[in-house]
Amino acid sequence: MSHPAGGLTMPTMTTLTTRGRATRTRIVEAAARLVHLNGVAATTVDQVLEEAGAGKSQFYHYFGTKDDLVEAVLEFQAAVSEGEQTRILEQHPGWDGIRVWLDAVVEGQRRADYAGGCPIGSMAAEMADRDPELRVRLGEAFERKRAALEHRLRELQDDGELDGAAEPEGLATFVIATLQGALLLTSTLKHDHALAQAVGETWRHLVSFRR
Amino acid sequence: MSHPAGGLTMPTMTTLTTRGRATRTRIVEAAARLVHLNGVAATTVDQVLEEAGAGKSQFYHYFGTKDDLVEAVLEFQAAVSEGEQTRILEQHPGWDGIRVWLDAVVEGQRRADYAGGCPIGSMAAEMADRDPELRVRLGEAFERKRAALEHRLRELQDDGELDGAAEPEGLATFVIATLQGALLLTSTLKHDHALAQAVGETWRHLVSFRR
DNA sequence: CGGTAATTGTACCGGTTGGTACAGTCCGTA
DNA sequence: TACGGACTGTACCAACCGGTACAATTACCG
Repeated sequence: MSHPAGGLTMPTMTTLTTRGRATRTRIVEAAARLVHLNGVAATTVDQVLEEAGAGKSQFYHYFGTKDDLVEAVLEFQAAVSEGEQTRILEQHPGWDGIRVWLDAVVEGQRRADYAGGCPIGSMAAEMADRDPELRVRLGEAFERKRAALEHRLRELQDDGELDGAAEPEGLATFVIATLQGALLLTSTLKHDHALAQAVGETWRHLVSFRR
Repeated sequence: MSHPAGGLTMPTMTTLTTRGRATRTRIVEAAARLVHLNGVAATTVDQVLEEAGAGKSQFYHYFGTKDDLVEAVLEFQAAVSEGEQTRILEQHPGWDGIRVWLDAVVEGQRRADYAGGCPIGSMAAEMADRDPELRVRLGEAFERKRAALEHRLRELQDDGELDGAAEPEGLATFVIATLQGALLLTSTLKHDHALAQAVGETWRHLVSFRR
């Protein structure tokens, strides 16, 4: 009984030393890179281990199965993505925060050479119908990003900068959806024409409610 | 040398009998179903063969490799998707065609129990960064659907029903992107709330240019 | 220092998967 | 009715992949 059953990601119950946590993090980050680039199924545990400079035993010491790793990767990517969104929205109040955030998404994709699309979106496309537990987590990740945007829209509405007839919830969903689709198109077409056009129209729609 | 190299999908050079074509079609359709539901990597050749009621030898008689099958599946799904879009746009002239088409997409997803998302979109998400040749085909499939929509928008513009300031190309890209993203969100969240909201806002944006 | 637990290295295994070999059968045609 | 090529059935294989066994080694703590 080397792996006690029942834990979520596994040895959160056993004390994690500094070195241990570092190794675990290295594995998750390496996996995140590979999964983003190649997808879940096409990323093998051995690839991750080589990229992370770790051995098999380390891996199964920190994770119960490959699925657990995938879940950790999702949590990692969600944290990164939400962190960036939150940072930008805090740094830029009002309408400006939304504009800067949209531009950052476009610019980020350009810097990544249009590879992989949205880390969360690509995982969702591949795994939503395959792993029910992960599907829920993916939904929550989307929802948190959507909610952050909705929150900003409500602030704008409260301040009288967004038309009262506008629906922050629906608008936020709409923006997230458009972004996901535009990211997919761009990573398929390998140029940012589609992304720029879609984001442009999205912004146009949003500001049509500006007061 | 059982499989002459150089051909695209393979025995288009060799004469295809009625029975042969039927078998090939059965394989492609079975694969299309499985790939849509489970993705490319998670669909095995053996699964396809069992679903199609065919043997290994049939498969490698009609396809060189699994990749060739995937390409055939894409072509099949693209034909289905474009066929439906064309049919609807022809049956419903003017703005109505766009509205009916959008509704059909939403309704189609509902009937499919929010499984798989867009057949082309899910393949794009999984394969765009993995198979360069397929990536090009996927891009072309997107482009054809986008172009059909752009065409309708230009007609509307020529007829004075769409504002001259509107940009049909960008609007069409925007609609395709939003649809793709909304389909992804919906198949992740397993209810059509997001899809309905996103499509609703998209329609609202479109008709804001109606004259 | 000594022991206990966290951590790591290495070798291995069983199942799955894409692909092949090859013998045989169907079927249009002359 | 003979023949060639399209078509199909069965058995097999090498590679890969997720996961395991187990021994060795570090490092914290009393």
